[in-house]
Amino acid sequence: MVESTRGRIQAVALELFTENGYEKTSLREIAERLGVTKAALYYHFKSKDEIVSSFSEDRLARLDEIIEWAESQPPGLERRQELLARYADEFFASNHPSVMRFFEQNQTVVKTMSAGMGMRDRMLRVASLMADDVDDPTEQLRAALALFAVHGSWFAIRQELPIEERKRVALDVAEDLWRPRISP
Amino acid sequence: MVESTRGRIQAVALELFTENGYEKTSLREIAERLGVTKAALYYHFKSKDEIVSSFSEDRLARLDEIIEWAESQPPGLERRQELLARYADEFFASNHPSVMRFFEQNQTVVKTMSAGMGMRDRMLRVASLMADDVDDPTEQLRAALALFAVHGSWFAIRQELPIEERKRVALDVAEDLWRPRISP
DNA sequence: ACCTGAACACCGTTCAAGT
DNA sequence: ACCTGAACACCGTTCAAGT
Repeated sequence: MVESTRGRIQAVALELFTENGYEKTSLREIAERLGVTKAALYYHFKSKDEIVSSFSEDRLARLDEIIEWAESQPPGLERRQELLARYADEFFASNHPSVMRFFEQNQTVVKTMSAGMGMRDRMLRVASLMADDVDDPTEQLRAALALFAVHGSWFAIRQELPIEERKRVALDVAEDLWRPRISP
Repeated sequence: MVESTRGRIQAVALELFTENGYEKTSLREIAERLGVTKAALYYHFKSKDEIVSSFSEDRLARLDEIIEWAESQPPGLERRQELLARYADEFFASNHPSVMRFFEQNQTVVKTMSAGMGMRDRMLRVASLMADDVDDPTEQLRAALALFAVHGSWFAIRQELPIEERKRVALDVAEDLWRPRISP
């Protein structure tokens, strides 16, 4: 099975960027791992940024699909649940939350890079949909927490746990955020 | 009121590091803002890292105080509430969540820098105390979410809101995480 | 089409030297 | 004690040149 140089660059870059950080990873490092020169990378990509954009594209597209679907549904508990479930599926897709974890790790980059801003826009849109587009501060924060439950289930649980279980825990905790409480 | 060069370096660095990212901010930039040369910074600090350590120290010390206090208390709802309240006070201290926001923004740096690892350790300890040192995955995630409610109240609420109100919303939402629910 | 070698301006860091 | 100027190796990026 032969993989294109372009594909191999993307894979190695994603791994190193996520593990050691975007800025701390040099193109020399990536090139060396692939047995080519730094300059070779510039044949396949216009810039270091563009490597990130390239492996972010399909994830962004998938998020767009999820958002479009949610917008076509009537607001309410059911939409919130299904939206979060789809988001979690996407987050844990391909057995490792690779691209999503890259953005989580490289918050700084999100601010300046175009792909980062694209991801940020989507996250805010999902959060807003989770809050049923309501402006109440409490509901906005609750929506953000529900989203964060998915991300947090990846690193906030200390013991080894299969992905399916992590997803289950995340969705359970998130669902609780909207369940009515016994008044004090 | 004359401020020491050392202090001015710290202030400018904190601002730029938080706003534009640690890696994207060059020492030349900092030096220029202060009207000195790059090399002058090395008279006051051993390295770029050390600037971060220097302005992190008192925050870390304050977190240690909070952690020590919590460890002296019996576990339970009351401890969790008071612990989070103190954490929120610390987070919003000095009118701008400056140092805490730096660490939030520079996740990548947290992994490699010593000050970052110090902050990470404290956060995990607080999260663990919030979960009453219980190992149940659901409780661990809930504890992380409660902590995140404080951080999230800073950026997840779209409208302008005074700090006191943000804190209130954060603590309310966090408290809800442990309130018993009406069974389905 | 795919890649190299050499050059560019810029980065963090060091150090001898100045006051 | 406090700071400068010049140098170091390394970075992302460009480009003419090779196959």
